[in-house]
Amino acid sequence: MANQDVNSAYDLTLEQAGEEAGRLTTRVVELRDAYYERDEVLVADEEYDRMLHRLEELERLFPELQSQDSPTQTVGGRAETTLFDPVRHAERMLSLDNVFSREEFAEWAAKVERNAGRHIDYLCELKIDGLAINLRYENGVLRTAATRGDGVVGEDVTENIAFVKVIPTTLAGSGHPPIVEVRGEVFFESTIFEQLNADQVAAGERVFANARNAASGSLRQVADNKTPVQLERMHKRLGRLSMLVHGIGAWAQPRNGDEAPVDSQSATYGLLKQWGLPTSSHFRVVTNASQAVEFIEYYGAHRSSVEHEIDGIVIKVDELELHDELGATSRAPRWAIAYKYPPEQVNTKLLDIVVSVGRTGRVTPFAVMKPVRVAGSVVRQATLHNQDVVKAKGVLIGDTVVLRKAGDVIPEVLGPVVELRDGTEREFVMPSNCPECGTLLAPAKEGDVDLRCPNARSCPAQVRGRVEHVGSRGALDIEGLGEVGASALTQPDVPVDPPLATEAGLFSLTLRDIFPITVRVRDYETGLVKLNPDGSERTETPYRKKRKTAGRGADPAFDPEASEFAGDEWSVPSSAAEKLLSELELAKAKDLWRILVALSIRHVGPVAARALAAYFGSVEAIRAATREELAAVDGVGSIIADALIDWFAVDWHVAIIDRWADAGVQLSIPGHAGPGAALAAGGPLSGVTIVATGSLEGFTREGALEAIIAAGGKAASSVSKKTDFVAAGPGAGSKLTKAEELGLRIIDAAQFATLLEFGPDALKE
DNA sequence: CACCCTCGAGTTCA
DNA sequence: CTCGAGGGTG
Repeated sequence: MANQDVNSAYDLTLEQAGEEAGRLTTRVVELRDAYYERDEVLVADEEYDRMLHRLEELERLFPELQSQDSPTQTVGGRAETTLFDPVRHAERMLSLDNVFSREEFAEWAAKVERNAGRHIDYLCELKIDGLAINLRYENGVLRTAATRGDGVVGEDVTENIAFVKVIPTTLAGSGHPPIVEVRGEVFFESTIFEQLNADQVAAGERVFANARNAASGSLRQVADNKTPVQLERMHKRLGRLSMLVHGIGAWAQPRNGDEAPVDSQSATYGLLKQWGLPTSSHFRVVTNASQAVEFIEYYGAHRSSVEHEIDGIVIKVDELELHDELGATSRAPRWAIAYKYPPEQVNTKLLDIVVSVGRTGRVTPFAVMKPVRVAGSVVRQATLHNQDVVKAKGVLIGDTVVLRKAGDVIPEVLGPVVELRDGTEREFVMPSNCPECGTLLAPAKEGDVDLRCPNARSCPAQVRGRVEHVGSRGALDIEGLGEVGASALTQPDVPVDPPLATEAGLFSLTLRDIFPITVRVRDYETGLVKLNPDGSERTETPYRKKRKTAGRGADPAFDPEASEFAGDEWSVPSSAAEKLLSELELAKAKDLWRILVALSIRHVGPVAARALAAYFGSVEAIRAATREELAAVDGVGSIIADALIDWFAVDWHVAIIDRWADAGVQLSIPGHAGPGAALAAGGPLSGVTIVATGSLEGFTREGALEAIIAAGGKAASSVSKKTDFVAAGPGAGSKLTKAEELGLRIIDAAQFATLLEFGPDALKE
């Protein structure tokens, strides 16, 4: 990897180099000890490697800096002070060269094929993110198990390996060579790893950062100084480790002897399997490089469906004869390559910490980073929650930070890389005033960590947020009123008449109001307004689509004033504006609970709103209710009751309702007999709680929930022991896992449909 | 006083 | 989808 600052090494004086090497040594040792002894990951792997390479570089240029105990002379662990005996591998345990793209892989394959001079079959397999182990069997009996170490000498972990259930202590069958060394990877399966961490929590012990560290940590435990209870736990943990073998390191007899037992890598696996060793089922022999790429892409997309962590794909030349012909470099064989998937943890620059204001006025700091690819997508922002979290993470603006995707989705800043600071970093200071409207920020109540902007009525960010919320799926589900629409309609300089100063005017909008709206085009990355070539600001008219030539040849500029949108030739072309208006029109007649959600009343989400709507039947009835009457509703307590009373006491809130009513929004359930009217009881699912997860054939996500409620059941959002059924389809995730743990009744889409129609009795065996 | 649950927020992708 | 915070319920 070309690294600019490596060049500068040539200009260093010995003294400077010595200083830098000293700093790096301290830090690398610190990180290494943290990693190997406490299984803590403080920096991304790339960063650690970078530091180590730099140190090597310095030592090469200034040999006097080299010392016996430099981290460059040992690979991980504490080579001198280790509690495990050193073991010399019969044949060097090489590592693999890496490629990071299809192009690099194609180059590698082309080179190998050129050198081989004949057709090549490749064996593709998963690269397990675990711990490389060498098993030595003598006369079919496991003699030693050792870590890779520096490739030549590893650590003897035979005692611990003996507890790993999947590793045979004697090989099955007969006719094995007197001495054979088998290489493989030791790891925890993902589900086991999760259980393990849960157990750690239960036992009040530290959790492992990832499955590889857990495996490494488990194998490196020592029995000394342990109580019998601890010892039992240790053995139990070792027993849950998995191993998959992927090759033979050394035979007692030369492979080119009279009876070569196998002639291909894939046949080797068959042999290993016969011997009773665990081999992976996820491998394939392909006849050309492009099929290997298909394998790479397949597992890139299905990475999470494999039972263990993988960090790439290993592609090997299948024919063993060719292994000898192609040979190896000092580090790695030429007949195999590792295709590395994009790392889940990367470093990037923290450019700034800025705050955003949500629809409730809550002020949230988030990290603005130099865009990087993490786990398959480009990330430029990550939330930092609040100022306490910023402080706890210890990040400064300008820091290089470690970034990952929590749960493979949500970007999360782990912390700073302290040694890359150059002194120009500065601390984040929480602003005292709202970044959008300048109002002094204050906690909602004494002792709250979160600050809020109290200017709910006219803070642009809050108005924008609320308008967007009205259109959101959980509320009135208005197409065309998303983030872009909401900000276009509410930007202060929009010539909407009357201006959409709050959500009150939303349903009174006319074509005339929104057609002329122009918004400035901002650069997604910088947030700056883009400019036209002539220096003017670039604008867009989101509610006017390019007018197609209608009827006549010419396409005169559209002029709403002149045309009145009516004449045949001037009839308004299908536009985003029309779409929005028709969607707004539709929304006016949607269920009352949706209207309630759309009002952004604290603590009133879909569940509370449904309960309130069903009980009271109209906004007016809710407004007229006393605190006690409100709290009498199932699912509504004193806090929500207070929130409602407080909300209706604000005159501009009431104005929203009035204006919506004027515009034709339906604020009551037609035919509802009034507060407390007997609820439509019964239904096949009354008293039944169901959680729907994954994609259920024949239902949309929303549709499934609606159907449960329509049948009189309760649609819960999370799985608990009170859940009666979990309807799970393909793609179900943690909820299904939890349901299995709790031993709940899990049903498929067909059973779900039966349940909806006939109730739980229909599913009884 | 425990759970158990809902709310709210951020983020990204098909 | 996931997490933390905080409300509701038994």
